[in-house]
Amino acid sequence: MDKKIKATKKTASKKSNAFQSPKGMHDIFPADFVYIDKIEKEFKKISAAYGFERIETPVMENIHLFERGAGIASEVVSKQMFIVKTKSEDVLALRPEMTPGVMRAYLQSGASRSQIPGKYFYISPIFRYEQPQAGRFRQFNQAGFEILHSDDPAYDAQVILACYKMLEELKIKGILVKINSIGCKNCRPGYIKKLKDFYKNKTGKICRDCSRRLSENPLRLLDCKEEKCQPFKASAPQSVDYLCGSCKHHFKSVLEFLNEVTVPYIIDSSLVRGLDYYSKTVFELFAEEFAGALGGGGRYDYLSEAIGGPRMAAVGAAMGVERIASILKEKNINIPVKNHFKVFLIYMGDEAKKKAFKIISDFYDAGVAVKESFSKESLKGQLRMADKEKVEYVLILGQREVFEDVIILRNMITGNQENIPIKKIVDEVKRRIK
RNA sequence: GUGGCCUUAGUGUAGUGGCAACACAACAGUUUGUGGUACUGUUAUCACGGGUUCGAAUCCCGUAGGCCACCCCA
Repeated sequence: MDKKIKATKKTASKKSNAFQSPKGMHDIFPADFVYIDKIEKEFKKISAAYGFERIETPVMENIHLFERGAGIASEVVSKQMFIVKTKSEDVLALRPEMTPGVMRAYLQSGASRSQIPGKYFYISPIFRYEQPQAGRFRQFNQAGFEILHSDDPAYDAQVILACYKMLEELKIKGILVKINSIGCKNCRPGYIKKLKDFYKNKTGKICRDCSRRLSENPLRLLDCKEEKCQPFKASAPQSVDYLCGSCKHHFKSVLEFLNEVTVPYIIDSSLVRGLDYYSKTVFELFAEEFAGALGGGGRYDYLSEAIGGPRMAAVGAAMGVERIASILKEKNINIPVKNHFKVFLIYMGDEAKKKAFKIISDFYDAGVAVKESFSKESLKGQLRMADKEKVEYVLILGQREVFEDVIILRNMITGNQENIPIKKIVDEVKRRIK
């Protein structure tokens, strides 16, 4: 038996190169959950305050849901999906974003007929096949809000406000919302045509990427960071100027709501976002402590139709849990770690160990958590462990005590010890730790 | 998908072709059943696989992972 344990230990202590976690996918250990838990807590608090309820959908969906939702041309769908073929030849994809799944669930369940608007939040793993780097992973968690079945601009603003509040509550500095409107079915084509016309006679002067964008995804022309394209970007037509009456009114209204709550925003005419289903409002959230976006979202009034549902307006946003966690970690924010163990039980010898096992169970039944160290046999080793745990009381059970049916109660601060009958020990400890 | 840098004990690092080192952590011990401090000891196929060389952590090639810049975004 001992031999076996030793052998296992040896293997475990050796660095095993047989397996690593898959590229861009990470294990989360207790030390990191300090930050994740903190984020979840704030996120749930804000969700409750603004009336969002939790939803979870399957990690995989039929691949067509994403293709029709986000659009085949979008980066996320065309290049970044993990695809799974089932034995029955169904093709599923690990979700590269939550929104289509949430919309699908809302439609499928019939909630779209009784809960209007549907306000949901989620904290869920997302999968994208990408080249990983800091703050960019193949599996990561998004915390997001969705408001389904309403076209009211107040909800665009509320989603942005909820994201902003969350970052603010977490004491993240320099939060800035970049916002834009990309119009609707009626006015966007007209704008895109204007944009194309503007760039058409400049094909020789713009970078190669932009030439490609001109035909494939003209809105992206405005994101280009190439030096030679900057002058054109500056003078290019801006979507805001070509919005139809109703889009213009909607955008203006969103901004007015944001002004009411003093969310810091700037209008960024180059912000277009990659998913096909966006319409009208699009936005991203930034902070001074992180290079990329901490979150983003927008209105998606055409998604429902695109995936086979009725016409249904909606708006949503998602934030990167790991990105926020990395800021909290970087700042080394003091999150008090409660040492919830106040009592440590030490045993000596096999008889006492059995008895100790039972006593810990009695404490559990009485609602008191008792720490132990079953892998250490020496009194000294166990005491050291107890010290490290910073417990207030240590219970010591040896041969002698088992024989006499008592247990030693040691106060770790004063060093005082007394014998207590085993029958009374639970009550005695409960009384002292109050 | 493109290009660059990196990988040495659990962690952070030294070591530029000749005995793998330091700090912290962990574990064990410093005479019998009493913690914190101190001291001693233990802990590495130098990411993996090949090559060059009398000799490789060190030079070369490949692979994997990490990081960075594109791309894109959370």
